This record gives sequence, C-alpha cells and structure tokens, in this order.
Amino acid sequence: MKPARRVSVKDVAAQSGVSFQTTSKVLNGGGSVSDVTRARILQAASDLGYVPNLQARSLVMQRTRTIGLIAGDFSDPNLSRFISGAEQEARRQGYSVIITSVGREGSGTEYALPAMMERRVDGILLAAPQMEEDLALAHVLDRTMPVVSLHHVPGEGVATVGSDDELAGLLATRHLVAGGHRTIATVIGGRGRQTTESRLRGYRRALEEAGLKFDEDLAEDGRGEIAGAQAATVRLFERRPEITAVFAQNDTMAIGVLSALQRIGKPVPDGCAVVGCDDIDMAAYTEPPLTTVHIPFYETGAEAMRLLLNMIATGSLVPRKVLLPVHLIPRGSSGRA
Amino acid sequence: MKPARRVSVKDVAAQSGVSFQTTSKVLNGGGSVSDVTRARILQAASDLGYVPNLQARSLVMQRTRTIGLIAGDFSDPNLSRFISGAEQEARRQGYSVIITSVGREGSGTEYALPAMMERRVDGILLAAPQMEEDLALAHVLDRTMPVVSLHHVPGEGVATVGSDDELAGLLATRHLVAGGHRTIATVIGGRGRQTTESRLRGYRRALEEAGLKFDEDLAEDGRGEIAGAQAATVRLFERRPEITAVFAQNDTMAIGVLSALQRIGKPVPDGCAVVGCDDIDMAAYTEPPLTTVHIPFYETGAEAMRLLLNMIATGSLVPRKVLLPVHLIPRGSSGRA
DNA sequence: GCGCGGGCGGCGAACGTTCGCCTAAGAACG
DNA sequence: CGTTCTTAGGCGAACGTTCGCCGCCCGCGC
Repeated sequence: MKPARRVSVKDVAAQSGVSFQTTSKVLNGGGSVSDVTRARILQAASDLGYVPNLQARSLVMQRTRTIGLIAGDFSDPNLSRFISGAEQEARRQGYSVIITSVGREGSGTEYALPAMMERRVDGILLAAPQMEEDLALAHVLDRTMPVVSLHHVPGEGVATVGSDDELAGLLATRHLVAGGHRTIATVIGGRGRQTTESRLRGYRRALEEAGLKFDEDLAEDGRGEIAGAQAATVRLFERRPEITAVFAQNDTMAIGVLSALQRIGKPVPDGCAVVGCDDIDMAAYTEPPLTTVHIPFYETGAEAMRLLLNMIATGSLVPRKVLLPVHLIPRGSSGRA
Repeated sequence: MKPARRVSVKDVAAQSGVSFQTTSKVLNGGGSVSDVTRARILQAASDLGYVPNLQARSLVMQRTRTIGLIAGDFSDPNLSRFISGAEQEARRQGYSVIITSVGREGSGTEYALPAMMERRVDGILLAAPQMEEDLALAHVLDRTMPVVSLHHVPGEGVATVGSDDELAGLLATRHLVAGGHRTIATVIGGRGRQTTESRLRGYRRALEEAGLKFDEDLAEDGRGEIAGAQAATVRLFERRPEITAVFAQNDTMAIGVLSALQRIGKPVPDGCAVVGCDDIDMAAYTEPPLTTVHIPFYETGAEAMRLLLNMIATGSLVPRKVLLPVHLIPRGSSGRA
C-alpha cells in the first residue's frame, strides 16, 4: 500500500551526503550553504519526492498554520458562502482550515472545541448562530486563543465580523415606504437571534422615520423557513387584510411569502409588494424577481479570516467589531424593475 | 495572551510525581498502574486543564486521524450536503476533516494536493467535478493513499461513491412517459460531465423503453444554471413548439425552465410538464411544486466517508464503486399531486 | 609563514507524544 | 526464609522537524 515509505528529510540528506540539519536549512531557504551542495540537495529532494511533514514542523514551531472553523449547518447556503470566502482567504495566506459542524441545538458543541484544541489550531472562526448564548464556550475562549465570530458571542475576548443587519432592515423598509406603502408587515426569522433583532430594529427605525408607528400585529415569526413564512403570511393577512407590503427578513422566507400570496390571490407587486433579504442566487429568478438587500456573505468570510489571521500575526487580541455594508437590489417584487 | 503556557504531559507528570511516560499510559487507558496513582494523575490532568497534542501523537503513531476534503465550490448546495454528511460521519468515527476548495477551472488543483500531503492526511475525499479529467492528479493519487471520489477519476486506485444518475434520468423520463407525453425535451447540465452523461443515458433508455426515438433537437445545454436553462427552454420551444414535457437535469435548471415557460405563456403542468432532479429544498415550494428525483447527497457523503475510513482501517485499497439508489417525488409540476 | 576571519556545514537539543523493555519491590509459595 | 512470579512504574528511543552554536578549513593579509 505504501509504495515507498514516507521520505523524510533524513532520506534526502543521506542521498545527497550531508547532515539532515543542513538539508533542512536548504529546504527552508536559510543557512549558508554552497551553491553546489544546495543544488545537490534540491535535486535529491525532488528525485525522492520529498514532502515536508507539517506535523513535525508544527511541533517545534509551536504553531500549526491551521484555523478551526466551527459552523452550524453547512447546508445553509449563506453559511456556505461565508465558509467559501474564509477558506479562500486562509489559503491565500498559507493556512489550512479544519471544519466541524455543530448540530441545530448545539449538539456537538462540547465536542467541537476540544477537537480544535487538541489539534492546536492557531485560531478559531465561529459561524454557528446556535452558539450565541453559549456561556461555557465563551468562558473557554476568553483570552485563550484568537477567535473571530460571525455572530455575537458572550464574553469579551471575541471579535465579531458581520454585516450591517440593522441597515439591511432599514433599507428594505425605507424602500417600501418610498413606494408609498403605509401598512408594512414583516416576517421575522428565529426570535432572539442577533440577526433577527437587528433587522427588526432597522424595520422599526424606518417606520419611525416615516412617522408610522410600530404595530405588533404586523410582525410574524416565520422561523427562517419557507413553510414557516407561508404560515406567517396567512396569519398576517387574516389579521390585517389591509397590508400592502411585506418585508421578509430573508429570501428563503420571501419565497414562502410569495407562494402564500399567490395562494391567497394577492398579485405581486400590485396587490402586495415584497422585499427580501440576503440576495441568494434564486432571488433573481423568482416570479416576480425578488427585490432584496444584498448581504456580502463571501466577503464577510474573507474579512473575518483576514481579521483572525491578523490577530494571530500581531498577537494582539483587540476584540474589534466589523460591520460590512449592505445595499438594496430593486427588482420586480416591489414594483420597481 | 497565553495565560498559562500550554500544559503538556510532562507538566501533569511533575504535578503528580510520576514519570511522564506513566502519565501517558494512564491518559490512554493502558498500562498497569495502581488505582491511587491513576486517580492522582487524572486529577492533576484535569486540574491543569491538560489537552493532548495530536500533532505529537500523530508523529509517533504515523497517522493523523484527519481526512482531506477537496471540494469544488462550497456554495453549491448539493455539494454542501455531501460535505455535511461526510463531516458528520468522520466526526462520529473520531476523525477531523480539513478542507480546501479548487476554483471553477481547476485553479488551486496544484495547491490542494500538496497541502493535504504535507499535513499527512490519512485519506482524501474528492468532491470536485472539475477534476474528473485531471490525469496528473490521478497519477499522484494512484496507489499512494486511500482516496474516495464523488465523481469519476481517471486511473485505477480510486473508489467512487455516487448516486445512480442513470436511474435518476430513467425514473424522471419514465414518469413523463407514463403521464402520456410523447415529445419530451431535456435540459442537460454541463456537457461532458459524468453526471450529465449518466442522466442523459437514463433519459434515452426511458424513451427507448417507450418505443420513442431519441431526437438531438430535444436536448439543450442549460449549463447547470438558471439563466442557462431559461435560454435553453426558449431555444427548445422555438425549434419544437409541440413539446409537452421537459426533464431538467437538475432542480436549479428546472426553476429556470419553469420561469421561461411562464414567460412564453405555457402553463405548467397543463401546457407543459416539468420534472427536475436533485430534490433541493426549494423544489417543494416552486409554483407549481416541482416533481423531482431525490438524490441522497447527505447519505452519499456519509457513505463515501464510511468507505474511506474503512479502507484506511483495513489497509485495503479495493477500488469499489458504490451507487446509492434514488427515487421519484411526484409533485404538481408534472400534473400529479 | 603565521594568524585570523568567514563561509560552510555538522551537531546537539528540543517540541510532545507512544511504545517496548527493564527493574525494583512485594506477594505467594515451597 | 529463600526463590520465583507479578505488578507498578521508570527509562530510553523514536517520530520529523527547526534552531542556535560550534568547529573546520581555506584564503587572505601582513
């Protein structure tokens, strides 16, 4: 199964007739070695197909060039984009990423952290909404290791990179207000989540700006899913048939809203305008195309990784908090093309 | 930044007054050690917050309990589910997963492999369609390390786990035939891909079974995307207005087909039936809900990982080829609820 | 012709483990 | 009371690196 036993620096050394330490120097570019020996060593290394052992290197260097990524469900397309951005940035800087997911209700939390610590990751990137309230986690992380999180985490040592969710809610709702709507409902994501609360705050602020008052009856929980949003939409219109616009706090739910409206016979956008949030791929292709707020998940991932690697490089643990800007993308579902 | 310097087994040993080797024995459950010493050591370990260093362990054990996952774009929801399944299974068996993505056109290929080798992964899971034809890759992998791939890979040493794409095409098309359709078009994914070819084969076989002959004009390339599928649909109907059913080779394209049909004024399913493939979340919520073939991506990932870990455990390099079954999910878009 | 400096490369140690072998007691036994 | 067995635990080595120090030898300058 192993054709040639793993070749180490010693094998290369033997082949080229120098000590293995000298070989190491050459392979790392350093040291003062004559050009001929250098060439000979390099040649031998390539002949033998030498591949350095990062495990051993990490052992002496006391760092692994590895980042631990703790994520919620990978299948979430938004999270996927975040991960994609993070991984790419890590790679660009010569780091590897080791992943672990935690189940919906935090199962695996107690496993994830130890696994990362055992592997001596240089830092941790957190992208698990379900850990927002995990105090034990916060305690472990606090001041122990560089950590950047996509979501808010209790405790002080953790930096956060995210997008401006309040602005997202604000832009979406302002857009509807500008379209002349006065009775604007909203379908919110999971209650209690940071993202939800922020977007809701933006919604309220926009209403306030327009001199409209917030009405509890106009906010329904769609639990972040299509089916939940459908049900929420139905409830909203039963209660308040005069609604003329809905701000769905994410595009998935917006799709649910769209299909519910179709079912109850409200044409979009003339009977009811809809604005989503996230700008998933599909948003451009719903019927009608969905007006939404673009959330830069990919860039957020890259930025979070950048910040993390920077913290590692400088050894500074400044718990910064970065918010990336978002912008509205007007499409058919709100009446403007 | 580091509150207490990393605690090693030696620290634990010092604290409990035994040699570090004995400590190691205790921590690994082995060795013959009296109960009192054992307890003392365990206590010290927990007091000090000892976390074993897997790097060091790997060095001597000659295996890392790490699997390298080389994936195409993470943002692909199907791939995400595959990854999710794979990661979960790995975790269940005490392995970690380290990821790297390769760009659309194979960029990063030359990087991905060395990175995995340097980290001495125990095996590699390949989920990058763009590597199907990478011969250099195949050469490196061949007989060098356990590898399981989601897609076909040239060379002999690589096992494959996938879903039965031919069956998928067959079931989808049979369903349309059974619905009385005689002029059934298909929108295919990227030409030349294994998946595409297999599904197309299933489509042709179903036609054959029904005594219909395959017609080049009825197959259009939708390049796997919504927009591509829209364009393909338009081309199809310009050429053959008599089409009464479309098999879209994946659900994303099916959504494109649906929106194109709406635009050209063909009601679904009465004017034209549509069947997709993959069973993405959204499929149940299109208008009308999409009949599709369920592809078990999550299970495929888990199964692939299972096979890989099994290969590693037994040291056998039997290049098996596993196909997971698929099944049709009838919904509104094909006329049957 | 002698001393000295510098380029080249060797060598020991350390990183944190696991593993197998060895030994010092104490227990059991005749 | 001496011999052997067993048991608890020590010890050296190895895994594959990096790093700093040291010594050799050659060449140059006086």
